[in-house]
Amino acid sequence: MNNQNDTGTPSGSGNQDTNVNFGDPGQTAEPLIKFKYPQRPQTVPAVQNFGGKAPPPSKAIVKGELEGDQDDYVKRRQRNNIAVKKSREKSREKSQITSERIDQLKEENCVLENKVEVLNQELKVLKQVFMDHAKGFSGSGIDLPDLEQLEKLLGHKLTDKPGTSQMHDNKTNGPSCSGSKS
Amino acid sequence: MNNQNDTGTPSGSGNQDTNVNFGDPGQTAEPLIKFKYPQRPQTVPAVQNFGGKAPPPSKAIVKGELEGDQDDYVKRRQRNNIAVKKSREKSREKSQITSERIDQLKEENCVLENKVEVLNQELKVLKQVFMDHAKGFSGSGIDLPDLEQLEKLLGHKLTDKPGTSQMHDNKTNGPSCSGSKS
DNA sequence: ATCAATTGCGCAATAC
DNA sequence: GGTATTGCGCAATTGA
Repeated sequence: MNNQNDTGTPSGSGNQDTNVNFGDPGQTAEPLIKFKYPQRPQTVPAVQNFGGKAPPPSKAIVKGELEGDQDDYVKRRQRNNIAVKKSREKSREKSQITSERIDQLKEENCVLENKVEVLNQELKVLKQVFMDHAKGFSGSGIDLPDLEQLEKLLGHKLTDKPGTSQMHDNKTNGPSCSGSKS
Repeated sequence: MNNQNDTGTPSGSGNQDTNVNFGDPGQTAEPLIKFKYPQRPQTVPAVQNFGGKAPPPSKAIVKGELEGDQDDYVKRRQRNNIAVKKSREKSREKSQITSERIDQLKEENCVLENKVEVLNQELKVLKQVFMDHAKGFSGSGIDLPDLEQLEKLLGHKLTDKPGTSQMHDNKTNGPSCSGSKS
């Protein structure tokens, strides 16, 4: 139950010494306070068995580093710590970039929405004018703008909303997007 | 990606991992520990990071828990561990959502780009027809469609690219976006 | 077979 | 006062 066992017990003064503290030699002049950040008593981990017991066979670490080459182990840890730090920094950066990407996409979206709106307006105006004049030409002896052909080209009736035979519904498209023209 | 828990392991009992985790409901009745290392040698002190900031006085741990109320301390650690887990899960979730949000925005963008393209095409056609006929009407005795007025409405010359007096440059707008009409 | 990169985890500090 | 977040090192895994 007392998972902690002595070595891990927080009451150890200074730093525990099983470790080497190579990361910063000549430091730790700390009198009483044990960890500011020093290190971990590791309360939970709870491996309470080690009363000098050999850990379960695992990889190569046990035999290699812990028993023999501690130095190797330490070096390995050192390198891994660096790697971890690096990896996390990278992760944080990625996160940041992702966040910016979202803003960027939102902005692009906004611009495009505005563009669509403008184009719709222009189209509307143009069509209206077109229709008006087409009406006027009717019976004037002059070739009518071939409405049918035009409509074929457009893919929809001139009186329809433009787009892809689907409406854009600008009305409801209100303020989903702030200013940002082109 | 990798990892142990992917398979939906409830993280409860003793499969995976190194630690016993007393804080878990469902408790690990597993007497089995897979730790290679008796303890954490805690290789690196890690202090000295952060620009050599002088460590502020410790909190209550030193006086309160570490020396006396170990029980309190353990409970606190238990709760914190749970909180940490929760927080990280939340973080992962958020990340996931963010990722999905990006895809969503990309898709929206794609749709809008296509829309713009279609509208530009329509506009182009319409204007062309318009211009052609305007030419034909010239000298026909019939009222010309009032180009000037129209252009005023549009905000640009009929021969210009539409949009906001800025071109859209469809040509270079190639395949930045796959299919996804509307 | 080796070593960097990732990832879950607990600790401790700190933000809230 | 507590929970929530965050940086850190450890150990296991994955991946090149």
